Amino acid sequence: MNNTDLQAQKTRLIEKLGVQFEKEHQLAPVAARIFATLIVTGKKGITFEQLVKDLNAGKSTVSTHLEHLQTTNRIEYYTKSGDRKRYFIVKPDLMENHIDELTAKWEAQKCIHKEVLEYKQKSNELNKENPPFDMEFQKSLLDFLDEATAALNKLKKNINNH
Amino acid sequence: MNNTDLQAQKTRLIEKLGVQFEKEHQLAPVAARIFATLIVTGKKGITFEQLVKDLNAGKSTVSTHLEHLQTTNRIEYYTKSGDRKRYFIVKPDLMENHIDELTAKWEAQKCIHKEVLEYKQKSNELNKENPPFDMEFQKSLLDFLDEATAALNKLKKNINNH
DNA sequence: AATTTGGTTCGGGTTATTCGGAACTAAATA
DNA sequence: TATTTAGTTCCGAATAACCCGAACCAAATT
Repeated sequence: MNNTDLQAQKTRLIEKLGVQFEKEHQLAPVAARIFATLIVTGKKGITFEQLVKDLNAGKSTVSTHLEHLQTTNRIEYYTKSGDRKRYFIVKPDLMENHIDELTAKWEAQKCIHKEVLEYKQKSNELNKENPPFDMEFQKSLLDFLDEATAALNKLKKNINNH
Repeated sequence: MNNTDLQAQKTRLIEKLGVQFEKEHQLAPVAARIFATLIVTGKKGITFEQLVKDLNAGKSTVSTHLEHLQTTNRIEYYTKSGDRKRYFIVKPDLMENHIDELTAKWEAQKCIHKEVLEYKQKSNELNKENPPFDMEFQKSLLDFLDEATAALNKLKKNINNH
């Protein structure tokens, strides 16, 4: 195992992570590769121009996607004094943000499936002659989401105490 | 609250669920609306032609998306004897499938972040002169995914025992 | 003051998605 | 046998997403 192998593995990992991020976070291919690169690169960060070179992408492309990744709270940058370049890194609180987003998403789901439940109940009351709606799906989904968010909150507390 | 209101609420719910499904399951707009319709319609199901009418969509569009939703294991249909129409419903085991997919996704994530960890460790060993990689992110992510999958498995057992 | 550095903004070309019409098919019905 | 029903398949058109080059800009350097 030498440095060439290591470099190859890095490229492979970025690609693999990239594919995952495209779907998971709905990112454009290059945006996902940028994010993946920051993940693998770690705290020392990586510059704009290095990203352009590494990913064989246009400056405008990288610029746009870096902007987007920042506004969506996934990355940030620091600078070194006497060095105009920006060093991009994943946000230190990325994990917490990620968990928060997950719970938020689940809360939203709970909310709308509660509405579905209400709709079905009202519908059953209003049209007693029709065969009644089944509500098992909504109920078990709501149960699941309740417990899942609870479990997630517990995990979050554990992480914060570290 | 009369039947017109109820109908309006149904349409609203389908639209709201649809938007959610587009992102959550990466479905085309009409595909997401179809799936949403099946969710609100419940066990009695809904026919092909009714979907075409309700969603103001082309037959080919609905046909293609129904096909896709079936092959991705989200919906199925039943028939009534003496009635050629298919009645489409969400798969009864949709919840379980959903949980399984979630755990599978998380397992895949664990897998790749383990690789990232390996990469960083090897890199540190091989290039001792360089500043070492930080691995907190990968480690806490792996911890999180471990606990999250464990929590999910517990939930799944609970659901199965119902 | 001119040039280099480190980007950003804009417009357009390419590719991929999405949808629907038209023609088709297989089964049931008249 | 002809027609209707319940769809499917095969394009093409419209739209959207994605990326890039070229031009631009502001700050630092020469």
